[in-house]
Amino acid sequence: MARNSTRENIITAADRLFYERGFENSSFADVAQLVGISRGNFYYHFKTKDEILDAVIRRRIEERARMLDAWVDTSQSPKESIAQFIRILLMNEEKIRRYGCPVGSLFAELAKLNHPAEGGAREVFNLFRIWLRRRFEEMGKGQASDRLALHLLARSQGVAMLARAYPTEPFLEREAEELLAWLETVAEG
Amino acid sequence: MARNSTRENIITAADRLFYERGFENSSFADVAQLVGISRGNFYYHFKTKDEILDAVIRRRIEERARMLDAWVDTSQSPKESIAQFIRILLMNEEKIRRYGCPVGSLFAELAKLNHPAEGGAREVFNLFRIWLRRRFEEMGKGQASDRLALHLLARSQGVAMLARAYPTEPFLEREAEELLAWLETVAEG
DNA sequence: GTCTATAATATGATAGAC
DNA sequence: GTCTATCATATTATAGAC
Repeated sequence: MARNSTRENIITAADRLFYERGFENSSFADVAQLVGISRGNFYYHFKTKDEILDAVIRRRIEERARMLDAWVDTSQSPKESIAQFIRILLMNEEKIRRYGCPVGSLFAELAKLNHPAEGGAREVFNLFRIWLRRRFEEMGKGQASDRLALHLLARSQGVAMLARAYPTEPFLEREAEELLAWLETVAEG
Repeated sequence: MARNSTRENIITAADRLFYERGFENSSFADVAQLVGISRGNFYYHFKTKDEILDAVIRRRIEERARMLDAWVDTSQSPKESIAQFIRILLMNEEKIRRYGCPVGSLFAELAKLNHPAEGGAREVFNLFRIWLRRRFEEMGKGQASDRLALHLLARSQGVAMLARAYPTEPFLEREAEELLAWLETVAEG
């Protein structure tokens, strides 16, 4: 992976632009310019714009799956793994303030466009949902695990949205702390 | 207001389409067709597409300001007013599941487009923020009022996002109940 | 594999008749 | 106030040379 082939470079550039400017608002010309190739060369690697979108979504899923695996490997407990999830809000703070959550913003855009790839974007949510559910199950939360997973996902999405609306205020850090405190009460209860 | 003039009809149609399909994805042709006028007639009422967007945002702010005033008038307590705010998730459940929150989705789109009207879209958030802050102040929450207002706004946004991602699941009702329970604990604490 | 045209279409916007 | 052209531009996509 991360081969320096033109195809991989296209996916990397598209991934970035789709996040920073949105999918519809990113043209082939924009991506081609960022990669440093001509628009025509584009179509040798991808027949349609939707194919690039699919490739971007697949890569995002793969990257996040690896990240989630690593969190499980490096954490001492499921609670610590979930805390890692909450802390990505802080790790990506600057980007979230500027562009929101990449998962939520792409899904929201594709859903509004009624785009065929909406399902693929939802899969990224699913990845986190299922991973979080497993961690809560390991914490002994049983039937409540899925509810807790969705709750935490929703809280994170809301924090990202408001952090973008009020990027200069210390809102994101405060809410991340509240989420970590919430995690403690869940662990105790 | 709600005059049946062509101008008002255009704003109404644009408001709906911007919500259901997004701003960029709604063309003049789409709006004109919904209103039942020609594309050319359009430019007699609005010189640019951005002017329509501004008019839509202004109307949304006015409508919501009236709604918030009405909630204060019909509620017995500030807590009851805030509960009304939470219940709009349930009142608009079907639309939220299909199109998300109109406030959040328009703001997110304009922010990603780096559109000049992003500030106007943020004003809708501000309207709710300030209103909620006042209610919490009336509940005696003092300096914590703004933090509580932003927290509730973020929670609502997150619920709307996940409700759109999982529209067939009973997620929204459950989270609305949790928010009402949260409001009780805030009132007691 | 990469390039330079070029086609085909959609869209925001304008001009002018009625 | 509303209409029918029409323009100008951007964008996805294709054809074919190198």
